[in-house]
Amino acid sequence: MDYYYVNPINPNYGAHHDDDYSAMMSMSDFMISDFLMADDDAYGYGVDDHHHHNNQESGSQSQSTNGSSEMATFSDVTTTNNNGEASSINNNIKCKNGSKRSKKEVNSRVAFRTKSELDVMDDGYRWRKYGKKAVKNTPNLRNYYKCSSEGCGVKKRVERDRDDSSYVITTYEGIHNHASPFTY
DNA sequence: CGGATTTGACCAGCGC
DNA sequence: GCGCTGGTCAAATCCG
Repeated sequence: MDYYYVNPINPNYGAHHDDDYSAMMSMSDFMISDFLMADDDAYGYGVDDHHHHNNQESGSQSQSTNGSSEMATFSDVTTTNNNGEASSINNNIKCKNGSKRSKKEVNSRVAFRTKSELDVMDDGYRWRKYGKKAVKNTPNLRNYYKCSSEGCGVKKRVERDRDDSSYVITTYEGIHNHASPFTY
């Protein structure tokens, strides 16, 4: 699977509700689902990957996850500009299609790492929380959401970065089989 | 009242 | 096989 670490949204778009979506427009313009085209297997992240994030100073972090193969080629874009404009997202999203796809069939997963004070960010879809869990080696707990649209099994989980709690890692899994419930 | 959230229980995969 | 861990279920609860 691939991880795209992006830093798309500006952290203070969270004020909206109902109206003024203009703020998040920037994000929904490029539709998350656009990133969800990568396939390749799952796993490789969650499982107690002790020293991942070797160091995340600026720039790209090439997650050298332990055992797992040669994946982990996400081109993190947009390092750390707090008020990161979506504009910075652009390019370098490369899909490294894997050679092997293991057990779980087509799960595409995409992880966004975002600097935000909000735990949940509104990405235009309706999510229903179905669980939360404290993961090992992490002070923060992980939240599990499922797309509330019927027949759409897309899941996502949200957790804060281990050692920089100002970041939120949102991992999407699956592809929506429907459009965003909101009309832009 | 209806849908979303909460929260502990339950389940499956993996390592030992 | 056992226990740990991450992921999911579901009944109770919350909240509009």
